[in-house]
Amino acid sequence: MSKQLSRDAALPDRKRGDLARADSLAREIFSDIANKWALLIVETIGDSTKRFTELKTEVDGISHKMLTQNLRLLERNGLVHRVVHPTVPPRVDYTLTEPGQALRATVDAMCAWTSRYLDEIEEARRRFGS
Amino acid sequence: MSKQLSRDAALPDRKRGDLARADSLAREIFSDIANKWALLIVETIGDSTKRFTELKTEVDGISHKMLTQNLRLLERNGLVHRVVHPTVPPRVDYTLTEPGQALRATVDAMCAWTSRYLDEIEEARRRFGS
DNA sequence: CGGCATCCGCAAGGATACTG
DNA sequence: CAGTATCCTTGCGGATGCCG
Repeated sequence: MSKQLSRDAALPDRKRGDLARADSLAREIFSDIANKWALLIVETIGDSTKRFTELKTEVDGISHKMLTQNLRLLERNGLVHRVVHPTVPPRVDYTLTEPGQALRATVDAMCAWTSRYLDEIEEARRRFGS
Repeated sequence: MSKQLSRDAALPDRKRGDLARADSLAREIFSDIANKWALLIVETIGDSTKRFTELKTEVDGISHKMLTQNLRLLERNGLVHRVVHPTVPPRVDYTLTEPGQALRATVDAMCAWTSRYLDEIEEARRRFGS
């Protein structure tokens, strides 16, 4: 299982063709995805359906603006599905698409990693000084 | 396998105690880690040993400053091990620690995800318009 | 070579207010 | 309730230069 992101499957084996040197689209996607808020939102939606306000309160510390912005980003990349109910007051539901769910699995792994190494990291910081 | 980041194992089950509401240390770590450059660096070091300059050229687009900065960050959290050789010219080697390797596994998963869904994402973007 | 400090522009992102 | 627009501040992050 290669960690390469290149789409050119014909290339036998780049010298160092991993993520850092991947083609521009992959890099762009990675940059979109690998940010705190996007990952937290994906994680928070999980396998449920969330309204805008729910997300706003559950992803704590996120601003109205950042939430909308990142939701648009995720929607644009096909990670979340956005359903607008023509009611009044309006209601918008967000769910993860299949790609979104797949990404969520990897985010879960990162979360698990964080829990697992919390103490060691704390220790490392202590030793490091600051 | 809980995705909770809370360190208080005594709490039976938070209503929505996932990452978004985790305690401040976990959040801080996640914020440190979940950024483009840190993840790319971890991925690039991989299971090898890299010098500063190698990283500088292989993590393309990264500036001198961002590289040092993120390396310090990773070092501080005990993810990379930094070895300074008292030679002239100086030589500094970076390797991943065990926690670092563990994180790398999850980053690999994210990379795999990106490759896997590249086309679908491209398609989604097309449909989205912009 | 690798690190640190300094300067500085620009864009990220918070606060606020207004629409459907 | 959800989204958009506007303003305004902050600090990210690039460029440069100097040390060990």
